[in-house]
Amino acid sequence: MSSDSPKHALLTQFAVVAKALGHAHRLELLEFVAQGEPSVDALAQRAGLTVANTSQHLLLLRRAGLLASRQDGKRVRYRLADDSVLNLLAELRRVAERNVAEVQQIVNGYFKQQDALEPVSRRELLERMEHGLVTVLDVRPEDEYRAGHVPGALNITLSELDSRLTELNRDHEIVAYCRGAYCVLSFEAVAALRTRGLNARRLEEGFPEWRVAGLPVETA
Amino acid sequence: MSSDSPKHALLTQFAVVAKALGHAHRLELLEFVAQGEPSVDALAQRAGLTVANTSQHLLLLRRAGLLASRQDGKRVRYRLADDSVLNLLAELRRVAERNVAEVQQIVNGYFKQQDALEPVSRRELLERMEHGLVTVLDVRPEDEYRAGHVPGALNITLSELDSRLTELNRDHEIVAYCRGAYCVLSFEAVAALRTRGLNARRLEEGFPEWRVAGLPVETA
DNA sequence: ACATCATTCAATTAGTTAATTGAATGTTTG
DNA sequence: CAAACATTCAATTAACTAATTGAATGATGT
Repeated sequence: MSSDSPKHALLTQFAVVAKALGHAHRLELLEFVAQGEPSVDALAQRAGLTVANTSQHLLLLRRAGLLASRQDGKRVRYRLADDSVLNLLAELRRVAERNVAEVQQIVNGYFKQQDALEPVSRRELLERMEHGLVTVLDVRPEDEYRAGHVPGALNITLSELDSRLTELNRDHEIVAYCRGAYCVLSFEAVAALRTRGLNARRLEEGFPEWRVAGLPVETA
Repeated sequence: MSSDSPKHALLTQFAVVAKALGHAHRLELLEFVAQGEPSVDALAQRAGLTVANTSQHLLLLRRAGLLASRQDGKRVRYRLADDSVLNLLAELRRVAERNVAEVQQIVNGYFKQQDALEPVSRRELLERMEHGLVTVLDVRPEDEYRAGHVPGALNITLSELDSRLTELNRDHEIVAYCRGAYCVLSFEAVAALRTRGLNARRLEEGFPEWRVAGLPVETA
């Protein structure tokens, strides 16, 4: 009922962005991309999708303004278009956590149980790192670790955990992190470490959130 | 390639929320709902949709956890499920503004031109209201005004503007607002007032954002 | 209880999106 | 410049989403 061509044009564009987020595979791809600047085939492998299917989803995310890409040798590497994309994903999570019963059930039934203790906040971890009181554990795959990690963090994946247990200082608290709030790797690492008698907790969320908070990052 | 049933269940739920935002009609309905607690037929009229179609979109938004509803006499009134929904919409806007070329074109080509001056910030308006230096103008329809507005704001719609021009203090700056960042009503009101020689500016964003910022609200 | 009215449901049609396949493009390296 | 390789494109099929119609539900007031 109003004079609104430009408004509708905007709403249509906003809808394109939202639609791009409206598929579980694409949300998972965004989580993986947020760890660094992976190539299409690396993403396809990690997500368990065919390369062509992965490529289609990535192109759609790029057209929607959520991703950017560049040619790197014979590969194409994708990255987040902007750090605001992580804020958008965080808000999407928050709305779902607060208003979707199914999400509350999954979080309480699976993630809360795995980790009875409160996660360590970023501020708290940073402070304790400065006093050398803590061992930080990055449980992501090595390529994601190399693309950027919490300074001084050890990179030990779940499958290596038992063979490299001696590298962990038993007098320190261990703080483990991975890709984000619901990345299962750090939950499982903490559970494994506790059954082996170590004092372990999870970092709130994961590496991308650490980075956009402006906290120090190490690349190796 | 991992142990991730709960993670995929979460991503699927997050995708449901995002998908619900992925349609221009639904984004517009959310904007209207954010003004108060309208009934289905009021929303249908405002959006220019049939009642049945509006109802379907609203039910979908409710299933996704973005809206809630209650029976009020023979009508059903919808409201935002939670204030976090407004934050999610704000982030969606921000990502699109920063990363989608079409959005930048529309904003620069239409909205910037209409309003060469910077909008007034909420803080600034609040401060100047306390010193009585400003006339606040709510250009939304009367029912939205009644559901809540900036304290002391005059409610004058565009069509009434000329006949009620004497109610405006020509020694004051006029600050106009409507439904949100890209609600055209306040842009047009400011343009109209300026051609009539008044000193008018827009408030940044609109009433819902004022309310979730925790600023005072008047209901009449 | 009955008539009225707002909303929702059920069913249909049209249109859009997802996944897959194989061919095409474009970059690197010998 | 040719072979090797990563990604994208084009075309197909299957699945889902949008809008519409008319009937059904459920609340109100006489």
